[in-house]
Amino acid sequence: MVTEEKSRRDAILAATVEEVVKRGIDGASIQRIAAAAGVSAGLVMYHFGSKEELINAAWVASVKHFYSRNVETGGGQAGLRHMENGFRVQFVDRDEDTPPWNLWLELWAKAARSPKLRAMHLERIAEIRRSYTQRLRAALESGEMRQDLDPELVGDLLHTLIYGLAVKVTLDSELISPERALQIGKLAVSLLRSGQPADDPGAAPA
Amino acid sequence: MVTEEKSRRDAILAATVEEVVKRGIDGASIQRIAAAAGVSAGLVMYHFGSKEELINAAWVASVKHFYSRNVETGGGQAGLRHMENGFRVQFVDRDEDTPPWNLWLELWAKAARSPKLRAMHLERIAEIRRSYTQRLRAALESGEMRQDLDPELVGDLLHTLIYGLAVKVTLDSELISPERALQIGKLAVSLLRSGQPADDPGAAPA
DNA sequence: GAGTACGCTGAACATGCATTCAGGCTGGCC
DNA sequence: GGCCAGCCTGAATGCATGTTCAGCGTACTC
Repeated sequence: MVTEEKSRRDAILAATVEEVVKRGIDGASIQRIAAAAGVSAGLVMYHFGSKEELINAAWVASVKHFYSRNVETGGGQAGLRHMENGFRVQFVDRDEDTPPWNLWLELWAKAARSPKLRAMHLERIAEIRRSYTQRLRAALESGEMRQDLDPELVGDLLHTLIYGLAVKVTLDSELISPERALQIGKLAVSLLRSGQPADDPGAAPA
Repeated sequence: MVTEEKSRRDAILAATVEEVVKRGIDGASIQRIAAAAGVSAGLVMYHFGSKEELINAAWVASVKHFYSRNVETGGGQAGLRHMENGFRVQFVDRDEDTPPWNLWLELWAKAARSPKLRAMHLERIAEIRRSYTQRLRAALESGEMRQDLDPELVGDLLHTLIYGLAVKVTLDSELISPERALQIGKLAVSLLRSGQPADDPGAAPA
């Protein structure tokens, strides 16, 4: 099930992601990954040296796709609408080749014990954080956002929400559907808006 | 390092948590857990039957302590102050025998692939959710909370935030300290308040 | 055409693992 | 005393895993 266009190296990376999604990092063996990629286990070691490096490389590969969506995609929207759209992109409009959230749960758990993974993760996060802050500062200056809010703190809040929703959508799916995740995200964004409070917040009967 | 007061069974559970925190679920071997608890590996199997059951049992044991804090502890506060206090209890006033957050990252990753763990988790979550909704409904009725908000949706938002902060505090600790986590939590709660907007929100220079 | 660097394989290796098992000890009960 | 049940051990078993390695083919260079 791996596209045969790319290099063997890329095929291995793709197979790694697939296998990790299916069985978890520790459950994904080199042998199975190799089999899924149609190569020998030796080749995997030849290219990546160790399983740890393989995982790191696979992380780098899948993270690019993910974060570029997270940061760049705004559907042409500006300001807070853009932030709302971020939630949509991440939770309801996920395209097929974006790895499912449980890959991230897996990576997070591992990163908590692997300094290298954690450092790579942190680097990305810092980048996203800047982008959030910047965008929210603009919303503040345009008057779209409440004037008494700190853009950086609000950015942390929104980004934290994405993390949390990732967990909830994966584990509490009976309670929190992707659509509900979006709804929660929109509620958070709406609370930031200045102006008439009865805009489009989460008003609904129990 | 395991208190010698309790039964061997409890000692094994405590050692399991310790070992999982240190090395992750897959890294924690029965043999090492047994050694840490001062018993034989055979006894672990005798009591729990399999490693999976051991993990499940350890989860149940540590979850009790955790969730009781989460749900009950309010420091005598009522309404939204209680919610704020929840963030404090979870992030800055964590007592020593509460397992660190990375245990949860571990459990979450595992639960995504273990129906049994996931079901146990979901049960707890549903309980917490009810408690949140109930408390927020009270805040709504007392007029403390904005009247246009849906308590259940707001509850989901706050609880999601706890999940997200758990990840951030564990992985992005250079960016998000426990104190900052509390600050984010307080910001979220403050946004729910009706009345004068310039109450105590996150206003600060960059 | 000899030499060589690279991509690649298949088999082998050592290790660590969860799990099993035959049996020992201990306390209570007839 | 004899019996039994429950707790517990140490050694053994079988298996899967990450990693190594000697060598094969191929393409490219002098």
